[in-house]
Order: sequence, then C-alpha cells, then structure tokens
Amino acid sequence: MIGQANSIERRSGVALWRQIADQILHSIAVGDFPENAALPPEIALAGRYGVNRHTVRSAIAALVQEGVLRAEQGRGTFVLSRKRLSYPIGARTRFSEGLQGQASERHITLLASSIEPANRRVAEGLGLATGADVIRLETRGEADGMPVSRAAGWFDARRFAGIDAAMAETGSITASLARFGIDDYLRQSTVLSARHADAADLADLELQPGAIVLVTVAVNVTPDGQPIQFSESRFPAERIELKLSAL
Amino acid sequence: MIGQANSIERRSGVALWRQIADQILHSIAVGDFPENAALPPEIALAGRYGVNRHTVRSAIAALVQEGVLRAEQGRGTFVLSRKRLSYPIGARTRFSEGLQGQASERHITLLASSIEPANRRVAEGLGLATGADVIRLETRGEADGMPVSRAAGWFDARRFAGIDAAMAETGSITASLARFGIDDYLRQSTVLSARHADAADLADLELQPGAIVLVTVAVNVTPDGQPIQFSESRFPAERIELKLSAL
DNA sequence: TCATTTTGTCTATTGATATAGACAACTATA
DNA sequence: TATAGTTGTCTATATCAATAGACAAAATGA
Repeated sequence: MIGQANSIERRSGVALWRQIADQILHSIAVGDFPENAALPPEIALAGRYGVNRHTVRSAIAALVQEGVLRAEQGRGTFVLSRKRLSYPIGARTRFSEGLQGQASERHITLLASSIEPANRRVAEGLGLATGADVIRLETRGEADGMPVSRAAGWFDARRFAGIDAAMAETGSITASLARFGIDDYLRQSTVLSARHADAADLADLELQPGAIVLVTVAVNVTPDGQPIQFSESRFPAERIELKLSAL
Repeated sequence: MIGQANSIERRSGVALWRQIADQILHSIAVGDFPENAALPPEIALAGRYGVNRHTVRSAIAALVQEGVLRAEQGRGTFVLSRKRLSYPIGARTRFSEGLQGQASERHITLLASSIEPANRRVAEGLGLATGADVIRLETRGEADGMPVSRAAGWFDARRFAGIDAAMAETGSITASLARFGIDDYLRQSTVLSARHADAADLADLELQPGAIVLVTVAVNVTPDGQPIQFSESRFPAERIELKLSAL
C-alpha cells in the first residue's frame, strides 16, 4: 500500500527467484494481482523485475508448489484464492469463538505435555518462583483442516494438576480450566513480535522455509487478577491476521 | 522458547549463511547467546548447524556488517547489545510517548505528502466515499538515530487541509491534529500482520534483505467516534516489539 | 616462552543460481 | 485454419554459494 517496490537485491543471501516469489505474494496480498485473475506473462514479469524469464519461472514454480498459483500451458498463470483468517485478540481471547463464522470446523490438538521447572520468564508471568513446577501444554489450532496456530501454555503444576488430561479429553483450554473452578478469565497482557518460522514451526504448521510467524506472549488472569496461564503462540502470517479489540 | 530449531533447509532459495545468520539472531533474541558474551567458536557452530566452517564465517561476516557481532582475532566473536524497544499499542497510541524512557531521542520525519483519491480501504476506514480527496503523509519514526517505524497516514483532505505543513513544522501527528481542534483521539481498531520487508522498507528502515516487518493497520477516531486518521505502519521486527495494552 | 585456542586468509573443487537462446506444446481468437 | 500469445523443455555458460584443506596471525594461559 505504501511505496511499490519492484526492486531486487543481488548477492543478498536470498536467491532472486525467492525474492520474486515473495514480491508476487506481496502483490497478491495488496491486490495488485487480483485473485482468480491471470498474472502478467512470464516475459513481462521478467522485464518488471529485471531478471531472466527462467528466474521468474523458478519463482512461479515455487508458488505453484505452495498452492498459491496455478500455471496452465498456453493460457497463463492464475492466482488461487487464499483468504487470511482474522483472529481477534482482546480481553476474552478464545480460540474457537474467535474463528467462528470464518471456518466451519476448528479445534485444538494437544501435541505434547510435560512438567518442568519454570524458567525466569514463565515464573514472572505466573507470579511463581523460578524453578517451581509448571505444566506445559503444546497445542496446535486448526481451522478447516489447516494449521493456524501453535502454542505453548504454562500452568502452575500445583493448582492445575491433571489439566493435561483434561485438555486431551476436552480439546479446549476454556473447558479444561472450568474443571478447576475457573469459569472466566481475562487477558492481562499481550506482547507481539514476528520472525521467521523455525524448523519446528515449519513442520507443525505445514509451512515452507522462509515463512513468517506472528508470535504472541500473553498472560491470562482470573477476573480478580490472579495469573493462571502464561502462553507463547505462533500464527503463520500468511494465513492469519490478528485483529486487536477492546482488552 | 518452544522447540529449539537448529536445522537448516538446503536449496530453499535462502543461502545457508543467511539462514545461519538468522538463527544466530534468533538465539541472541531468545537469550541462548547472551549479550556481551562470546559466541561459540566457529568450528563448534559449524558442527551445530551441520555446515562448513567457512559457511559459518559468511554468516558471522554478515552480522558483523549489520553491527550485531564483533569478531576479534584470537579471542572470539562477541554479541553486541541491541535491545528491542517495546512499542505500546492501546487506546492512546502516540509515537513519542510510547518510547519515552526507552530512547533518549525520538522524533518523526515527514518523508513525503500528497493529495490523492481514497481507495476503497482508506475510504472505508475514514467513512468517506471511494475517490474522495485524502491527504497522505509518509513518515518515519526514529529512536536514538535508529529507524523504528515507517508509516502512511491518510486524512480527509477537506477537514485537514494543510496538515502536511503542520506535520513538517511540528514533527508530531498529535500536535498537528491539535491545530485542527483535535485535542484528543482514540484508537478504534488495529489489525496486525507481518511479512518480509519490501525494497522500500529496506531502504527507509535501513534493513538487510530478508528482514521482517510488523504491519499495523489502524483507525484513529475522536472521543465521540468520528474517524480522523487511517494509517498503515511498519515496524522492523528485529528492533521493535508491540506491547498491547488496554484499548 | 611455548603450546593451545581462536579468528583470518588463501587455493581448489563441486553444486546451486542466473542468464541466454532456441524451439516445442498448448490455448484462444481472428 | 492460421496466427499470435503463452507456458514447458532443452542446451550451454557464467557467477555465486558451499565444502575441503592448509596455514598465518593474534590472544590466552600454563
């Protein structure tokens, strides 16, 4: 939306075809290449980016592989539709409710759970002593079969013993907390950043190398301000945008 | 903080040295490589990442160039301190106030301004008809001489005629709006995403290719709910994290 | 001082990237 | 049915990225 940026950096450590693929993705996101329409011909793109046609072809091949484009010999290359879901973050941030209306099917899978000593960051978030036992739940959120989040949540092991089993059974943080008498909880703080997906993200979220994840670090508290959950969540930026609401 | 991820993707279009540089940056951010301490020796890093020592050296050379590391022959390679600033986003989001206490000097530079017809997105945000004249201000925020944001702000051209001159003079959105009788304004909505910096971002924010930017799209309104500003801001993820507060 | 550890520089080789040109295969349309 | 426009495939060449090995230069500690 700001300045258009059809320039390419050579010997930057990022191959030209990868940079061009990213630019095409950006152009699609911004609406310069509308969905379901044909891309400019390869020759034209090569001219626009100042590279050889074969280099453009490499970029297109990667995006075809990623499911963003479809190439048809003799006809052209077309933009497939890929809407980003909008995930609301506010005082009452709940996974399933948040995506209601945007995806017909949505659920959380418990990937792993463990008991571990709290590191400094987790301990501060939960108001515990560093080294105190905490339960860690690793979860993945999916919407219509597509992974849209990967989260680690930490809970005081003394107060929430067995929350891992509850989570496995109910598939819901909210329902699991209810078993411990938590009928309501609020989001106290959220810190947001972004970075490249690491190898674990790539695998769990089914992303391609170079993908970007949004990272939120949050603390949930009871209505009277007692911290109950510290969490770090990652959202693939190509599938999710975060909509901040009253919190 | 979740799974550690010291694996590297070959023929991904991103050179191994660039991937390793990014991993080192990540390790520094996460605290695995503490500030002001020595990195593991090149040989050890090569072993950890499963590459040749020379490839690690390329990564280190890039980070030395970026000012993240300092290599000293015979002694080792050291992590320079580079803290990420925390930019608060809430009901009253103001650039200069937000970074108070984190940077001694901070200001906004007006890069460009123009009058243009509102596209659909801007018009919807401001509650105007598509094609209505709007003033666009392109600004860059700096803290202690380091670029930390790049933003485009749109204003109704009829109501805020001359805001570009006010902005150039005062260097503050808040002060400029005050000249039009706006003593207070609130943030109505914020939508957040992340992507790779494009060439314009790289230039204006002094980033290296492959850098990530956080993108916020926001609407500011008067206390009685009248939209006055539509904006799109980008923050380099390596320098800024967004701290969401009550809004 | 001397051995060890670490970064710096050099040569050589292999594989991935990028350019260049030519032509085949397919589609749409005049 | 031609013709023009588009994607697909092939060969060839040059440059960048990555590996491999050897040794120099500087700092550290016994």
